Amino acid sequence: MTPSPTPEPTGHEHQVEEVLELVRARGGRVTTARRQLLEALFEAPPHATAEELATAVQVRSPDVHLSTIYRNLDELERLGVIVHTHFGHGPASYHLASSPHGHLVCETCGVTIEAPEALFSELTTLAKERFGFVVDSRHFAVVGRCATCAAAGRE
Amino acid sequence: MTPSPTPEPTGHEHQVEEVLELVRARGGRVTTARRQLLEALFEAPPHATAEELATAVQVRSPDVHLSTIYRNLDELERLGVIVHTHFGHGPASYHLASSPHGHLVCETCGVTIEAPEALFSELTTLAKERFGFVVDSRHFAVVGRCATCAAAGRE
DNA sequence: GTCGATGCAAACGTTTTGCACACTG
DNA sequence: CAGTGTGCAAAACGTTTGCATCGAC
Repeated sequence: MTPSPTPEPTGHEHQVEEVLELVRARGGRVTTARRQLLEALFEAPPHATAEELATAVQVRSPDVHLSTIYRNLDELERLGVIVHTHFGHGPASYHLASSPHGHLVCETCGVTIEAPEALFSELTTLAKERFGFVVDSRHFAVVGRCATCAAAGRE
Repeated sequence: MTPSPTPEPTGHEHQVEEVLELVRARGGRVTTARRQLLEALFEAPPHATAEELATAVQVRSPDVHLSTIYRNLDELERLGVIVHTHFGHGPASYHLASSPHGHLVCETCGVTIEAPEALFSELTTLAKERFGFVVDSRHFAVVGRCATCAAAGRE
């Protein structure tokens, strides 16, 4: 495990470089922290928190600071690469903007289910028709009780 | 303006007393702070924040502390009297549990629209059918862009 | 060399908690 | 008088910011 600044292949180099190209085009610079955060985002499970991403990055680059993660997450969100969502309480979750979908979050056990667009189509249509409101289906969570907790009658 | 513990009539005494009955039944005690918070909840616009409710209560009882408000809001939520929602960032909003409805929150200007149940019926049904997930329609916010901001093309 | 990005520490806004005292029932 | 509720101060939590330095281009 060499401490080289160029990390081992992870199978996402291509996508990472594509985003870095965007960053460069904006006058941004390609730094180690930025590249590694991107890799963490592609590797990590969806819905990673800033803290989790920081930990993942720090495995290879222990000096990358949490505030750098936040700053880069902001930047990537401005570029439209990622999106963040607030699930009930606790920290926000970040995930890639591709494959838009909403989330069903269990208030009791905290599990989150990725909900296909289809679930929201009616809501999206009605909100537009009745209120002129454009729903951002990638950026919200529907709260309730998952099958397990509902069955157990847990509060 | 007498500093009497019994406040002036507000037109909600009946509902307030009803809830206080619940509190008593649970072994809880009826305090000034508790009664006044309840009145604030019935009088206030829906979606009041803890801070706003504290301010409202403090008009009559300046010594009621914000932490007392939070503790009582928790209690009332446990009793099922109120519900809270997180609209994007910022503080949570509290409102009475009666008249269930979701919210459309504009990411750009922050305006919140009360959405009738009807908008969510399809979502509720599908979530139940496909995932066994019971949506809590009183406790969530759908994020997006309101008509005005969408038209203005504001980000 | 320029200017954007970083590490660090410190501030921020919201909410929670520990404690001694006050009040309800 | 028992035990719940309160005021207060301080901590906790996730996130943002100011600043001096570092590093990409």
